[in-house]
Parts: sequence; structure tokens; C-alpha cells
Amino acid sequence: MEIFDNWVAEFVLRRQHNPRVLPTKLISALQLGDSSDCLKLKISSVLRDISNSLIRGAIDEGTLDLLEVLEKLLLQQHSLLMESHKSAYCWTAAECTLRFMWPLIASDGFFTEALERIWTKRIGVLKERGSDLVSRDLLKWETDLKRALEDPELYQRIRESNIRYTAITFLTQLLKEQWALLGSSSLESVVQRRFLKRKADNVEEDIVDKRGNTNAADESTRRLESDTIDNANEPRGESGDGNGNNRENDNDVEGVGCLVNEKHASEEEQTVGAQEQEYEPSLDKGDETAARELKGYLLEIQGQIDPSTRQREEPNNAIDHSVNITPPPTRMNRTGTSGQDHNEAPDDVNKKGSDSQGTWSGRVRPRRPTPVPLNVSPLKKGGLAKSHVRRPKKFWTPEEVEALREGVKEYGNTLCLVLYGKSWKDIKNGNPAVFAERTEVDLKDKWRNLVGG
DNA sequence: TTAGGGATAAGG
DNA sequence: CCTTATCCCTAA
Repeated sequence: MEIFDNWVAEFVLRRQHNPRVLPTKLISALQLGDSSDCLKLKISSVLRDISNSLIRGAIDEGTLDLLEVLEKLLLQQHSLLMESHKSAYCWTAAECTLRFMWPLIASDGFFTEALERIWTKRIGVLKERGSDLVSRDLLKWETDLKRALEDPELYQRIRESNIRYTAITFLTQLLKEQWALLGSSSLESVVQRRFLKRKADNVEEDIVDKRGNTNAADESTRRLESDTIDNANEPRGESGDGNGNNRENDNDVEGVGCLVNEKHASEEEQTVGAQEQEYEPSLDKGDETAARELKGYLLEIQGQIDPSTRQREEPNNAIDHSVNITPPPTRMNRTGTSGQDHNEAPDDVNKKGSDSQGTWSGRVRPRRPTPVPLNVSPLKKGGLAKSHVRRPKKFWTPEEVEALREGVKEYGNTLCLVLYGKSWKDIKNGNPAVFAERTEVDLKDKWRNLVGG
């Protein structure tokens, strides 16, 4: 049963929306060994925690804790620290500090306290143990923030900047990368493998009518069946293929199939490109029986986890400038699709029936609304359907202009606008505090009108 | 990513 | 109108 526990926990942790599951609780409920599988499980749980807090829109010092824990786990796993991880940490730390910059002037105690608590103590500890989380950006922020204590103007500028958005971006990226690194969950692997096997069998019977598709599946099957699976970093060639097939045809192992389907439907992004990877605890023999038993087990668990009630919260508006301790109710500037309209009726507590979906009998699962993208940005066009909302015009402050001049002086030729091997983005990153609200394109544009072209 | 053209808004 | 400063879009 231990393997089951493992698998199920893993599976549950990786599902997109399960706010009711507290990863840490779940993990501690199981007695885990110390194998590398368990390490991965723990990593999954931390990722899930981060993800949940992101969904709730909560970026706080708890997030910092999580990022630190994640770093340690990755260290145990001998993984390298990703850039996104460092950046996420750095900007989250900044965001946490920004929270306490709501008074107009720095003299207030909160800011100094926050500085002390976060930057001196917490990050001091990191420095002591030589953590890689201490990046250049982080140090830069540290000096900037501490300088802001005496420099009211700098304080103002930081105070008004939108750090939250950047933090969210990096956190999201980090999650995406880490999930991808983890690869398929064991359950998915089994299902996929069984599917491919079956598919391959079928193919032998009617060889004719299919095209590249079959080849792909066939190939993967052979690869899988050869069972010397160490393709940790397999090229992601036809991943889309396998995925799509899987989604449509997988009907056996209903419980599992169902869940996996749903997962793919809602979580596509996170698993895309990852499903080639496989790691399998210890199944060789009898995964058929295992799968069958799992089906029952899963359904049971599924019931307990509460599939039907779901509360979705809009990630706290990424547009907020002055970070809101108490979010003001009036926030304009929601871009079209994202939804202050998706509000499900606030969490009705009846887990049993009475729902329109009624008691889903294990076959038909209730449909959920398509997931809302995590963040919305006024600064970048990314995640959403094009907002026709222009970001408000904001005149360049002399400081920004000065910083831009410095940047260009450092990296490039002032006259010809040739940046030696560096980009506008590098200039922006060279001064994240000042340029927090400018995109690299903004820098470019500003420079254009500065030199009068 | 960047360069460059366009759109938008504010001021003359 | 025209100019200026910003922001946005897109081809390369």
C-alpha cells in the first residue's frame, strides 16, 4: 500500500485545482522514506503550496519560506538552481518589503522592521550558508531598499512601483519549469504506458490507415517497452502527439483515465513537454492489477477530496501599484476576459449531491470552467487576450532618465545606439528598482526620443 | 529583441 | 492642425 500512497499523493499534488488539499498535511500523513521518489514528492508538495498561494494572490513571507525549502530540496537532489528561482526569490522578497511601505515616508517603524526581518535576518542566514539564492539582483535590491531609508525620493519611487507583477511572473515561470522537470506522475506513466501498449496492439491489426501519428505512438511504445527508461531529458519532439491521443482514446481504467483526462485538459501547460519523461518507482510486473486496484482506491479518495465544490479566487490584481494591505474594492482596469465574473457561488459546503451535477457516479465528472490565467499584466502583453486597455501614460522621471543614460553609457555607444552585446533588457535588469514599471521597449522608445530621432 | 511606424493624448 | 511624449504592434 505504501506505493499506492505515494502514487496517489503524488497525483493529487499535481492536480491543478485542489485548494482543499494541504500538501504539507498530506505529506506528513504519509510516512515517507528517503528515496528520491519521496524527494520528488516533497518537491511536488512545495510546488503545490506555492501554486496555491499564487492562486490566492498571496505573495508573502510564507512564499519566501517555500522558496527556501524548495532550494534545500533541490540541493538534496543535486539539482542546479534555476535563474527563475533566484529571480522569484528576489522579487518576492522585494514585494514582501513593499507591503510595509504604505506610509508616505520611510520613518515609520514598519518599513524598518521589514528591512530588518527580511533583508538583514532572513537573507543574512542565506548568505551565511552560501545559498545560491543570493543573486546579484538580490544584493542590488538590498542596497536600494536600505538606501531608500534615507532617500525619500527613492523610497517614493520604489513605493509606487509594481513589483508584484514581476514577482508573479517569475514565480509562475519557476513553477512551470519545476513541474516540467518532475515529468509525468507515476499514475500517468502507467496509464500512458498501457495506452500505448494497447494502441500498438491495435495498430498491428489494421496497419493501413494511419499516418505519422501511429509512427510516433509506435515508436514511443517501443521505447517504453524496452523498459530501460532513463530518458530524463528526452527531446520533446512529438510530445503533443502522445498527449492528444491519450486524451481522446483512453477509456480503460476509468477512474484513472478520467482523472488524467481532466488533468490534461486543465493543466496542459504545466505538463506539456514533460510527458516524455518517466520515472517509475517499482512497477514492472502486474501493473495491470495495480491499475485495477488503484481505480477503486482512487475513486474513494476522490470522494474525500471533494471534487465538486470549488472556489476560485481571482489572483490579486497584479495591477495594484501601492500594495494593498487592505485591497481597495475599486479596481478598474480589469482586462476583458479575466474574470471578476467567474465568481462561483461562494463555496457551498454541501459535498453531497444536490448539485446540478448531482452525485457524479464515478463516470461523469462535472465540468469546470476553463482555468483563469494566473496573472494579468499591464506591462506585458502575455497571458491574456489582448487587452485593448492601454496602460496609463506615465512621464519619465528625471531619475529614470538618468538611470537610462547610465545604462546606455555602461553598455553601449551613446551616439550610434549600438549596445555592445547587451540589450535594453539588460539595462532594465541592471536597475530593476528604477525600471520596475518600464519594459525594455519603453527604454528603447525613450532613448529614441531622447536622442531626438 | 529590436527598429520603426502608428495610435493616443495633451498642449500649443 | 502640429508637436511631443508615451505606449503599442509587428516585421525581420
